[in-house]
Amino acid sequence: MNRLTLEEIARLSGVSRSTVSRVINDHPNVKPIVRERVQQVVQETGYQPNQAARTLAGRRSGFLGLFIPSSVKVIFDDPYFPRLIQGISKACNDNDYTMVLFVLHSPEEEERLYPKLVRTQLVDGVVIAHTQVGDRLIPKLVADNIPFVVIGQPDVDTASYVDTDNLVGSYAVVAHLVRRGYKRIATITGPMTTVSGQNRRQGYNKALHDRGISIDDSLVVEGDYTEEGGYSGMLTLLPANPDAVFVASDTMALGAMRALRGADKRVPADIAIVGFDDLPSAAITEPPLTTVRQPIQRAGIQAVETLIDIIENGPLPPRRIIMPTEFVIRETSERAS
Amino acid sequence: MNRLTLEEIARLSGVSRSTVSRVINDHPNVKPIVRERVQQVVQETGYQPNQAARTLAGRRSGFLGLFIPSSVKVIFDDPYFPRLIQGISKACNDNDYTMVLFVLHSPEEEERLYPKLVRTQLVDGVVIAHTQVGDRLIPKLVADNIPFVVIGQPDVDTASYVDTDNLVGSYAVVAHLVRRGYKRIATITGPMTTVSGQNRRQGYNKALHDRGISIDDSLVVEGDYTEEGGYSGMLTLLPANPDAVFVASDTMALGAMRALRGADKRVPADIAIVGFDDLPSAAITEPPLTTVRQPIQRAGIQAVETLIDIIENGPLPPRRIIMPTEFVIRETSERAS
DNA sequence: ATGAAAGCGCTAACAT
DNA sequence: ATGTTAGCGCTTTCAT
Repeated sequence: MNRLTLEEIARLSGVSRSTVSRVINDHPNVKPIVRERVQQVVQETGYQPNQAARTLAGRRSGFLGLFIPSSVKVIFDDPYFPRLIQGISKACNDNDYTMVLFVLHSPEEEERLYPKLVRTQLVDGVVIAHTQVGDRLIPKLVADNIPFVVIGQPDVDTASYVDTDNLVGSYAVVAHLVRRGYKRIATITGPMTTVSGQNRRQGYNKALHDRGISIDDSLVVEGDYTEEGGYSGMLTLLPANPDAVFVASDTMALGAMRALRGADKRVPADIAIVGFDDLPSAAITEPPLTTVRQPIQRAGIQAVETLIDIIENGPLPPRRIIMPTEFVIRETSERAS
Repeated sequence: MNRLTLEEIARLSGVSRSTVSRVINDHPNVKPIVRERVQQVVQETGYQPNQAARTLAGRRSGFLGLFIPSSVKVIFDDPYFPRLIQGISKACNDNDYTMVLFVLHSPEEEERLYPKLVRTQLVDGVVIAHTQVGDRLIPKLVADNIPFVVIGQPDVDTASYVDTDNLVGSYAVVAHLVRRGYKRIATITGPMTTVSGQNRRQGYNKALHDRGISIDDSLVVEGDYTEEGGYSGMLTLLPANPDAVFVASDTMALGAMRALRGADKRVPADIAIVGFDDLPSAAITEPPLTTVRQPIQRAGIQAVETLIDIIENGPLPPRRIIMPTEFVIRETSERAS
């Protein structure tokens, strides 16, 4: 184990502790020759400053928290999170921060761990993954004056966030379906307790509205972003006889397609399906799924960079970043016309 | 933000810093009445000890690292990691540790971040996710005297690890296929650079051998745990005319089934398929996939508990924990007989 | 059972 | 440009 201290390095390079500290922290006012000599010693010894001591003496810890509320559990079984985590970890690594992961498994745990997150002063800031509407977390963070960025638009408008362009993404889907001549375009929405669910629904509404098509309530059913939800949503929709369904997530689209197989409906001949997310599995469904790609990984990177900006330059004004989506046309939306 | 200190709490409760410290750390030798009074104050104020100061003064940091080597990237797109992380985070939360996540995106990054992990003394121990054969990481951890536990059996036998019972799991699959009367049982293995790949292959070999069936090399093809790998593996296998294939991961099984659809082979009528992992998607393939369930989440929990044991009681002897698997028979292995 | 006091290894203000 | 010094907030002997 490492037992080297600043003091030791100072002795070995024949300077004082402070000088070594300056070299390590890239402060000016060190003679180049001296700087080089110290760096030499650091190199040779493999010295690494003790993180706890730094944190205690300085102000920053070098830790960024990723906070995953318990309400997110639903989503945890799909590849969304690995990707988000990849983006976040990449950005942390590149910016010399270390990522602390708080996965909360229940509201009680959330309650219990929150003080640990905040009050022990162990993170410089935190990225919040997908809050529900009405989440009490964000106001708390504001009150505690912790720098934070939310992934996915929250329901408070003072918070900084990074979101994908759900509105435009879903609008494009429905516009395309209309253009392709589908007449009874249904949707299985995300949960209305999420802003993303609301926004994707709104894109659906707006696209129809802009084309003078009125919303038929029997063609709209609320889902929950799970495969099972997509399955039962499709079952609910079937009697209304849709000829196309915009499903607000790929995972649900998988469920919807399963329901369709059970009902002996062919995709896209009898009914078109479009998803949202572009999960890896979307490319390998039978037939391949038309969907909306969102740059999850880049959103993670963006969130970290934004957070660092806030940490270093203050929270005002709130940063609002919308990542563009990409409409990926495969086969489930393309019936022979 | 929190600016409460031990000193402050001491003042408020009319005792000394040391006494408060004792109360907080559950040390004996505090009069019950005093203890209660202090706890009262801590409650009311919402005081939380500063983590950095604790780490610096004491010996432990309360952080556990989860280290994900860059070689793991392949796996990161399937639901394996979310589950592992869920298990690990649960165990951390329950044992009052905080989880630090190191996701390495390249060997260079691995090299660069390793010292940060170890030398800054910021973690009390580390869980290593799935090393490749010949990984240099484990020897380094040993040399640096860092408590660690590996998920998945490593290729060094002095390390503590938690693994699923790959041998028994795959043995059960092949034994079942033989029992069901399949004659030309093939396998798409995992990468031979992983111990899990080797072990699953070995289970296949042993099951056939025990039944006096010799291995036909044209029925064995090496995969890489990706969907694409399963697809091309199946294509390679087809000319050898297997009537059943044990595919060493569900993700590859998905690819294999896709290849089969392309070749107009029916599952299981023409060819049986069995996977390994029991991912959520296994239950909703067409038809549902027979597979081997491994308790990933529990493995994560087990790993953390083992790590804590090592931290507190020393690394000797190496702990080796094998988690049982469960054979899940669905439809892809059950042709009408 | 409690308090006083000495660090833990670093940063940063201050002095030179 | 460099060194001296005073903490950061806690744990942990050592006294009492």
